[in-house]
Amino acid sequence: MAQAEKLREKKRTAVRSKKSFHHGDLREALIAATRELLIEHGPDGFTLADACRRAGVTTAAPYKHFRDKREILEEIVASGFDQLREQNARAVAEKGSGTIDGITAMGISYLRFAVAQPAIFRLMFGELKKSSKADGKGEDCLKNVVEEVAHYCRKNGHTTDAQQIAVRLWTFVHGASSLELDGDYERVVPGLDVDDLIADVTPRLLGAPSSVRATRKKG
Amino acid sequence: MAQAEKLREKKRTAVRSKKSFHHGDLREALIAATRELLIEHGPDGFTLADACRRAGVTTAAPYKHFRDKREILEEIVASGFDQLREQNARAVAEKGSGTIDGITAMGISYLRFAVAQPAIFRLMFGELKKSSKADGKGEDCLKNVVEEVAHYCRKNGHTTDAQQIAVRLWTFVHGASSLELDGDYERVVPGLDVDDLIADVTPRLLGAPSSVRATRKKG
DNA sequence: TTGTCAAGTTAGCGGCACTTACTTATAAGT
DNA sequence: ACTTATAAGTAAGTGCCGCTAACTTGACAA
Repeated sequence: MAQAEKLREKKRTAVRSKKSFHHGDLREALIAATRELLIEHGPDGFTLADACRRAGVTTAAPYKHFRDKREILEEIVASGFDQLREQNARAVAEKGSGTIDGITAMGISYLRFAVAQPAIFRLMFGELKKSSKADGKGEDCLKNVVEEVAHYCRKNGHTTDAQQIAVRLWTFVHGASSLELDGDYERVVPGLDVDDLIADVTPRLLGAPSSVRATRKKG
Repeated sequence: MAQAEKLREKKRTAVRSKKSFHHGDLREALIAATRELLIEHGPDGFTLADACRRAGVTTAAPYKHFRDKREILEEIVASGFDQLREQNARAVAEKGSGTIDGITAMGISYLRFAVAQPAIFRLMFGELKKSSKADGKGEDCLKNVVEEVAHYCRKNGHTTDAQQIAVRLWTFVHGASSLELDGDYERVVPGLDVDDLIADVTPRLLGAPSSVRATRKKG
């Protein structure tokens, strides 16, 4: 195991000749191909065999690097959580940490991620039993929200439990993302502006005074 | 087409002899078997071939009744919406129509449905392209919520748009159901009481005064 | 130079969704 | 009551999938 890791490292840093070794770094190539296919077709539209074709190897090759199909997906789920966390952090930093606008921006960022990469989003939160690695990364995402909310509470002298509020926000934003993603809003309430929905509800769940709420919308 | 419908009708109402015809009513038998399998295994764990085995026919038989696998699932999705709507209506009637408790009960009923039949819930709101039939039934579900909220608003002299509030409630409850269903709460905030979560947030999204909110919890 | 072993290959298994062509049993017409 | 048209089954087969086993190849180290 450790040897495999070492070897791979060497190959990656080595000069990548025009037609290197057997493949070069099939592991990463397969992950990349899988990610592409997940984005192009849905989470069920993807097949391991497709990824192999794209990487230019036979369908037996992946099993030198992954135990099964699931293990490739897990890798993508884990990096998905990283991406989501970073994207959220960027969004909140832009609008100001510890502010309602900042927290709202985090929610909209979550929505953006879901809509941009629906298949990966579904895998991240869906039925796929996640690895402990992905588990930790998912937890990190929520922790960031909790911290943001705590920051906001301290700044505004609120005494409410930040974790509780963070869970409320997560729940709402996740619901909005799921419904938008699956086209359920479109079917049932066409024309709904989901950004506005999140912007309207975030202050309510934060327990912000209505005066703040009233001015929020034209932010 | 219409002939087939007629014929089936006759068979259903006819005396069901001990070993009727080729199968009796394979159509319904397949739907039932599919539903069972969806409940036992996940939405992906189910195979058409499994359903055939359970119904005691060959794997080619279903194609006399359904165009493809999707068409069976659509049937289940449609009846799922019926079940959800009825269950919600029962819940709200029990706690009192037009009251916060009633609306909260609807939300918890939604959650119950999702947790009790996760695979069917995922199909209903998930990636499966729904038939126009299921579309209408999904819309009906939300309409009931809108009506309940409107009822509440009239009763309490609120002027807010009932549809807007209904969408907020739907979004939150759907998010809570999804996260609970997929085990995401358990991974990230273990021990969370989702019923309480819904009961806490519902009045907030209804725009209920905080005095009402304060007394709500021990309802 | 040569031996080792990771990382490819080929070939094949069982299972799936779905199709085609054939068979059977019933309901309808005379 | 006998025939007949046809709905509703079966058998057999296609191509694709995930995955395995047994082999070959080739980079690197002794």
